[in-house]
Formats: sequence, C-alpha cells, structure tokens
Amino acid sequence: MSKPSLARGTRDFGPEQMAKRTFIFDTIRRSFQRYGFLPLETPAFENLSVLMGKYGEEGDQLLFKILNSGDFSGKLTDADWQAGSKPLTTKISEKGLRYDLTVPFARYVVMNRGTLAMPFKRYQIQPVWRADRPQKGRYREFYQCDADVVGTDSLLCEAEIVMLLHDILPALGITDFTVKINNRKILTGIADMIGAHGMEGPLCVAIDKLDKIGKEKVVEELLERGFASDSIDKLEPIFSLSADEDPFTELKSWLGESEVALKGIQELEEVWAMVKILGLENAKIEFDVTLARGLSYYTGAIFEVKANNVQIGSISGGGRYDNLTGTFGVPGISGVGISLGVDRIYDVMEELNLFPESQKTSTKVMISNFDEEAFTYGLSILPKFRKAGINSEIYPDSVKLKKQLDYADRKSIPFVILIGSDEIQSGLLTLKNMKTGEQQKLKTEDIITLLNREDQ
RNA sequence: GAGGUUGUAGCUCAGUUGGUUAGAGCGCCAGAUUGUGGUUCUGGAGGUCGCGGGUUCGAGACCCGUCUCCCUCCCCA
Repeated sequence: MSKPSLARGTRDFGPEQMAKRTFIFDTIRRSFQRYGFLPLETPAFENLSVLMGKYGEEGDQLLFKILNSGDFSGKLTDADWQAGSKPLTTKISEKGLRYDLTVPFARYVVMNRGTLAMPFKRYQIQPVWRADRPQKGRYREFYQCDADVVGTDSLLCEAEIVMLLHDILPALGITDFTVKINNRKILTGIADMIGAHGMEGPLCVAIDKLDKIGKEKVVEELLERGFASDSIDKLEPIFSLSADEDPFTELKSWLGESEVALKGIQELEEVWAMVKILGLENAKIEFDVTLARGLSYYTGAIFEVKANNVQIGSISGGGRYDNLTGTFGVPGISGVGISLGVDRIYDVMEELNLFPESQKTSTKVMISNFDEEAFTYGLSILPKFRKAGINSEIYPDSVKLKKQLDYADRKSIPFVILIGSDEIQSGLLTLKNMKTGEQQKLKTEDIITLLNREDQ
C-alpha cells in the first residue's frame, strides 16, 4: 500500500525526546508527592455518559468518540438515519476517549467514596485526547499532569496549588512565568451587575482580548455578542482597573452590591494571605479579572499559568469546582485542582534551551566482538558488569572493529572493552576511553571498580 | 467548525513561461586502513515529485478533489 503516516495531531517520542520527557514527568511527580498527593490511573476511554455535558458545548464537540464494536449499524432503522447526525451518533457510539483527567477523577471519587480518606488528594499523569485542530503547542493527543484535592472547601488548597506551581516550574528551569488567578464568582457578579445575568461566558471571551485588540474592539465585540450598550458602559471600571495598586479594594467598591462577587474577592484575598504565611518568596501571582477559562465546571478560583517570552498558550490551568460529583449523583463534594501540560512545557523548555545536558541513560560499556573465541569470552564476563549495576552490552556480530566503535560512538557509549587472543591469554582486557582515546590493560574486576567510580 | 499556507531522496531544500534520463548539501553504505570511532579522500545506493482524477503530443510544474504540515479565528494544556 502507501507509506505509513502518523494520525493527525499525534507524535512519536524517540529515545532523545523520551529522556527529556521523563525528566519533566519525574520532576512533576516528585513535587506532587512532596505535597501529599497519591497516584491514580483511570482508563483511556469512558462511557460517553460520563464525559458528555461536562465541558460545555465546545468540549462535547471535541470528544473523540469510539464506534460501537460489532454490527453497529445493523440495528438502525430508516428513522434513525433520517433523525440527523446527533441522535444517530448516540446510537452508534457509547464510549469516548478521555478529554481531561478531572472528570474521570470525579467519577472515580463517586464510585469509591466509601473507601477514600477525605479530603482525598490524588495526582494523575496520563494522556488525554481532543479532536481539536492541531497548531503550535496544540496536539490531539497530549499528556496532562493533574493534582486535585476533593472533600474540603478550605482555601488552603488554592494556596497550595500556587505553592506547588512555584515549586515545579523553577525545578524545570522555567523561572519566568506568571500564575494568573481569578474567581468565577467575581465574573458572575460582574455579569449580574451590568444586567446580563448568566452571560459571563461570552463576556469574558471578549474582555480577555483587551490587551490584544484594545478597548474599542472589545466594545464592538460585546455589541455583536448581544450586550446592551448601557450594560457595556457599566463595564468601564474593568477597563481602567490597574493591577498594581490593590485591585481588590477597587473591585469591592465597584461590586459592593453583589454578594457573590464580594465572596469571590474575599476568597482570593484569603488565598493571597495564606500564600504569604506559607512564605512564598518571589511570588509570580497576578490577579486578572479577564481570566475566564471555558471549562464549564469551575465555580470558584480559576488559575492559568503562562510562560513569559515564549509564543505558546498556557502551560497549566485549573480551578475549583464545587459540584462536579453532583452530576454523578453525589452532591456536596468540593474539589480544586491544577493541570500541567507536559507537551507545552516541553516546547517551552526546548525553545528556551532549559533541558540539562546529559539526560541520556544509555550503555556505559560495550564489549567488542572480534571473533568467535573473543565473543564467547565476552559473553562470560558480560553478566559481571550487569550484576555490578553497570549498563553494558556486547556487540552481537563479529564485524570490523571500525564498525563496532562507530556504533559505540553514535550511541555515546563512553567505554569499550577490546578482547582478542592476547587479552584472553593474559586476562588483562583493553579498556578504551572513547572520549580521550586512551587505552589501558586491566582485569575485569578492576574495570568494574573503575566504571563504578566513574559514576560519582 | 471557518479561513490561509505547505508537501520533491533519511533530513534541509533547488527545480526557469509545461519539454528528453528530477538535482545539491548533509546523512547513509563501501573502500583507502584485514585489532581502533569522531578528520580527510574516493566510490556507491537511495525518489510511484503526498494521494486520486483531469487538461495536454508531453505534467514535479496547470485545473479539480482529497489527505497532511504549519498558521489565524474559536477554544484550550
């Protein structure tokens, strides 16, 4: 047939990339564990009833659906075919690939609530899938690293997420970043305030572009989106809101009549205060009224992390959701969490050249294969290296030394052991340092101690 | 879901207004050097020009469709 190709928006990760990705995963996992989060994994696919309706209309469209197995179309009637694609889809597809890690987590909590120690803190590092159109920093299969706490309303969780981010990102070398924070309650309050109850979604989408397209265009867009012009006039304070001098006080006087908004502001102030007590130095947190986030399940604080000086979307996002388990029949469990996008973090680190050098965990020593006798001898000593914890291999074919050394060179193997008749007779093997080209004759045991010493 | 753009050797790319057998650099393989890699020199292999159709005496080039890369919008990690 034709040449093979990758499915759109997917990638392979070769050995070199894997070394870098592993570095990211390990760093994140270590931080998660340091904050008391426990590991969890859930299936790649879920019943669509679990997934649908949790991410808003946009999200539902981006779900990868799995065709029912077997004769999925055999039972369909003419009426089904004519009913249109939406009802038809529900008949032929019952499962879908997970869209994020939060909803499957909520499902897990509901199903296991009797056995979990509440509040329950879990972390989860797995791929998710979205039928999005690929772009820079946007893939159809990508990894998320989530940490969530459920079963407590305490704003400590929000504060800890801030701490966690300030722990992980610098550990990866990303020091220039901004943690933007807002609160859905404030947005709700604003929408009420201007007489556009429940319209905070479209409102935020437009306001979010303020620094990009300017006030006039934003007003234009708001009109297009159906906001009354006297409503827009009432938004004036937002346009002039300054981040520098205590935005909360300004907001409070403006939104004083809105109970929800005041609650939201108060929550954020408390988070700020707690972060201060926790002793965060060099805090890179910033209040941003225009931060909205589309996922419809957030109800309290919302976060977004942006790496500065890099042309890429946010590398992390999250927030509090008061009633996610409510949709699964168990109300009253509040949760808050953060999700880090490994693939974007990778791109950021690549662009800023932040990966530490030698990430390779490759072979430490290779035994050459001169002829059959030497090969047999090599086979007898190879296990000694492995038992001593030294990554080692023997060249499988008895080809020219040139080729074998070339192989070692390409694989960046630092040492090669040359064995010929002389070496077999004397028991003194030739150890070649591939970097310096130096060679010395040593006993097997001495080579082992030498190589082990090298690691320190 | 809307719009724009790209696709030629393993990689990065040339290829004139349509004209014989499609090129370069790097990489790869072999030899120079039958027990020594990274340098150098010499030689060699490798392409259904994304895929399908059309126009033409003739298409890598023009037209239509389709897939893909990248980008903007939407949304997001």
